[in-house]
Amino acid sequence: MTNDSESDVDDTPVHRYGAALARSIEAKWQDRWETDRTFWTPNPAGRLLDEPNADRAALPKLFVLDMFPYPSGAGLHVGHPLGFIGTDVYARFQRMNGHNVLHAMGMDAFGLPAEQYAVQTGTHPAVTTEANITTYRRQLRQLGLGHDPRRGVSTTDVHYYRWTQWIFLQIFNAWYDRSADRARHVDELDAELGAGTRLPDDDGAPWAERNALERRAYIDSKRLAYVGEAPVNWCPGLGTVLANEEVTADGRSERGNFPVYKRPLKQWMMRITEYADRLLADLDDLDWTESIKLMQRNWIGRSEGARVDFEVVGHDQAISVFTTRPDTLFGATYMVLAPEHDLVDHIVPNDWPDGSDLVDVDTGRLGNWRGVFGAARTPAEAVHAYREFAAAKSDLERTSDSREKTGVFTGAFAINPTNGAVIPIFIADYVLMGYGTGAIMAVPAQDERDWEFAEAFDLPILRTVQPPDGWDGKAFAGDGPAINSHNDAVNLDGLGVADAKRTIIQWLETTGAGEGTVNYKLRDWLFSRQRYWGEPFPIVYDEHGPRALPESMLPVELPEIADFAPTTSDDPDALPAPPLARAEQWVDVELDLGEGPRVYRREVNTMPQWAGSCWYYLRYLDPTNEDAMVDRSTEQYWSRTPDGQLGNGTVDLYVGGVEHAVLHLLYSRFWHKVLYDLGWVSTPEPFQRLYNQGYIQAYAYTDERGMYVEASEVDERDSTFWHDGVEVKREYGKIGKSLKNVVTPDEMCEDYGADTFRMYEMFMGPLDQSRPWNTRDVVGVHRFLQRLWRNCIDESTGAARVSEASAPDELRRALHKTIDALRTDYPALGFNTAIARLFELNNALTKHVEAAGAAPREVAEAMILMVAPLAPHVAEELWERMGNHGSLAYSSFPVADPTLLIDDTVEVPCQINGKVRAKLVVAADIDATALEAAAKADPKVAEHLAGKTIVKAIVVPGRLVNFVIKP
RNA sequence: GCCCGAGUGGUGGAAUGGCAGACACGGCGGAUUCAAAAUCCGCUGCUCGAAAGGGCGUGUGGGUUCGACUCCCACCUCGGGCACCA
Repeated sequence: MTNDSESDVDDTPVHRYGAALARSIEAKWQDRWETDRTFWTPNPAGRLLDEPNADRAALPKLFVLDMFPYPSGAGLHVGHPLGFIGTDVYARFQRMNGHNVLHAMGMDAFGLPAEQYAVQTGTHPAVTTEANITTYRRQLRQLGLGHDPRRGVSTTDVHYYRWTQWIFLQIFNAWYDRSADRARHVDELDAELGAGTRLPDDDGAPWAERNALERRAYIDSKRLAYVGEAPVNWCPGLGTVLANEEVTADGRSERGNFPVYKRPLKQWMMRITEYADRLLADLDDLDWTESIKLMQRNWIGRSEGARVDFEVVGHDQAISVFTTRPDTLFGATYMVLAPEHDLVDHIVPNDWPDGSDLVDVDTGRLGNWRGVFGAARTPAEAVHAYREFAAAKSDLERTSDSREKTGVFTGAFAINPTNGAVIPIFIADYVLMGYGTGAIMAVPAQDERDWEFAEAFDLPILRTVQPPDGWDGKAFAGDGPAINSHNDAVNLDGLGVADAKRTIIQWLETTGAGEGTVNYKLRDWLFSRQRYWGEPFPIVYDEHGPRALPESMLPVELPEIADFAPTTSDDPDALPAPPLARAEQWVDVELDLGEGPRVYRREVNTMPQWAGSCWYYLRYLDPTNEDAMVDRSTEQYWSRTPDGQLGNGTVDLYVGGVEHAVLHLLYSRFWHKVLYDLGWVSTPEPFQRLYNQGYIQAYAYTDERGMYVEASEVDERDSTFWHDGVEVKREYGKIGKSLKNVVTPDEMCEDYGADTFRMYEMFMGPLDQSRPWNTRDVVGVHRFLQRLWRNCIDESTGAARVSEASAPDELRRALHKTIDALRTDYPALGFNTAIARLFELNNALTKHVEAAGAAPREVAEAMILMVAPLAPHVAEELWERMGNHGSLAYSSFPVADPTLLIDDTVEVPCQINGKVRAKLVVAADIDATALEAAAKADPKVAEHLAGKTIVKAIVVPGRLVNFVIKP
């Protein structure tokens, strides 16, 4: 439809607040903030102590942080900036509330997509990354976020990753002193070993008798960053190995959904397990949601129990198991090792045992034990066949195979230390090598899995906990008195589970058959990736192993190479091939590491994307420091609480998505604790208050073929949806190209302005909840800003229209109640209700302006200051037009007059039997007696009470009256 | 399977023991307009009633209480996390 009539008259007032005016105001103030350095946040000393805000360093600090974004090629959609706007509103409020607020935004710019794009197009990842960062910065700038532009570091910047490498060196050069329960420099370990004040704990020769290589191997084995050969998650589809945290429950890569295989490979590991206890315990002092704490607790997976050693018949090596139920030890009727357990090959006998003295040959039990694999002539063959069977199963099959128990008898036997019972040893894939010792004692009577296995293999079941009456007969894992659990030295019978555990652990420790222990699910962090676009390790190899480069040789810059692609494959047996290995000129390097110039080979793996994001918040504090990761006194300033004490966590408020619950947040806490132990930072935790913003999703529409149609072209008619004359079905999902439902901040800024967009995102609902985007609703907040503008500005002249007359009492009271509400809502991030309060006040102000012709200055100015955190551009403009000079960014937030918060009269509901029948207007300070009398005097109430008996009268002054009556 | 979280009008949501549905969208009616709306005003939970007024109502069923969206128990549905973790 075109409208080409020449006679069209646009009678919209010239100075009405619409999209065009909003855009011009926003551009003006964004430029002004930039040239005036409005959001340059001063450090107390040293670098970044600049005018114009230098004196603010004397104020209490507040460190507000967003999880920094990965700048993807697609740019931002409306879902991305939700948290960024939230922190900006909070930061702007706190600036007006007397804090020196640090708020900045960097870029987490290493990562796979740029590398994959590079592979497809031949563009260098650095070029792609820079272009994407430019787009992101432009998109973020137009939102009017009050970031300090000097602090927005990029992880790909060599001035940044030089310090990522430096931190790696700190970790590499540290070991965990369990007696002191903290990390220390390995030089101290070396010194103590040399002085004999500490003894090596590896059963090797005395320290003095070891040669230099042996000593080096020992020290290397203690480092917090080490090269380990362990079964790792190898993802040939991505051409790289992955951390446990990056693999989904069904055995696929979180990114790309490729199959992942366990393969023993030599890789860099970080000894995060040494911090398991502290990572767990220190959660208690953090202001995080319980659900995130719970996810971390579950991931760390601490469980208390015991290690028990079982002698193997005919061998001198014992099998150690971990159990959380040592109280059931008497009921252990067989053992199971993980198929890949080291001891399996040692204990497997040459031939199947002669079963005559061990089992009842008539029942054929030994045959059952052998299972389907036992047809093999020898145990070794059976074990081999089973291992092949188990290894061929992917993790997905292993979990989806309805958990049917499979396994094979090894032909070997162990001895139950409590009663000397000779029990068979199996291998089965329901025992995992990666947890505990990779071996279990099986107690079918009290463990469901063991019960299932025992049934399948016809193994004996001995109850050692009395199940309750009426128990249906399967494994009983609950509490109850111990039975069948005594020998000459210890008697558990009759004890409850907890007491029985305590007693048996004591016995185990006395006899040396075991000890109480704690076990964790958490594994060491696999830290190397076979990728190009990541931080190179500051490591070279000599013929004996890894050597750290000295700090003076940092940074180790990424070399230029022709082909960035990781070598990907469908073949699970393909080997990792790091792209950096192709940089032959770079790999072999002549260095003097103290023994004269020699040729070394560089580490060709790179660090995972998590490395750069582990510590970026620290670099925000001192981004230009070339001498240190962060200056100590600067770090301490930003770590102090308002009362001057060093805080528990450096960042006061951290906002980001819940998807980082165990990945980034665990790794980052770990690095921070290492840096804390080594004296580089002064708080034990990085993030004091964590807030998880929800997600914005959007409707998507499919036609009759199930194809997505462009969501912006769909019309709604009476709850049905139409695209191009065809009815379509509405769905709901992630914003993205594939669902054809992308809405960008750029469109919103174009159509309504950034202030409207910001405010709409904050008004949609509580910040921590997910909700659907609905462009139709945006107009509501736009109208609000338009009315606010009209209340302050003459739409025909553009001049301010305020009166110096004082506001009427009712309006003034409404103002102060709003101030009071906002001072509660803003710190609590309750922006949706804050906005509702502002709407109400503005509606009241509008009524007044309609009647009186102008807004009283006291109301208008307070209103502008209160709106400023949410809609800063229009607030600045109004503030200026009202005759104020300079930015309002640091103006004081209005303070409510407490005397105006209390009304003279209040409306009190009066209920009869819990139903509201009347509303009484009474003096606010009326007492109960008078209130009850007033209620009875109300004609409506009197009518209901007439002829009835009042059984009870509940009178709550100022709240309500309730009469309980009967006929 | 286990562990968390959430279910309120047509829609987003408000109210954390005391008037359910603030605020906003949409809808309806009116003003303005040749016509419009990113303008202004009014109404808008469902239901019975001409009205006055009444009844019902926060996933379902029970309970505690003078009073429950709110607290307790059981269940249903949806979302998230973990998943043979000994």
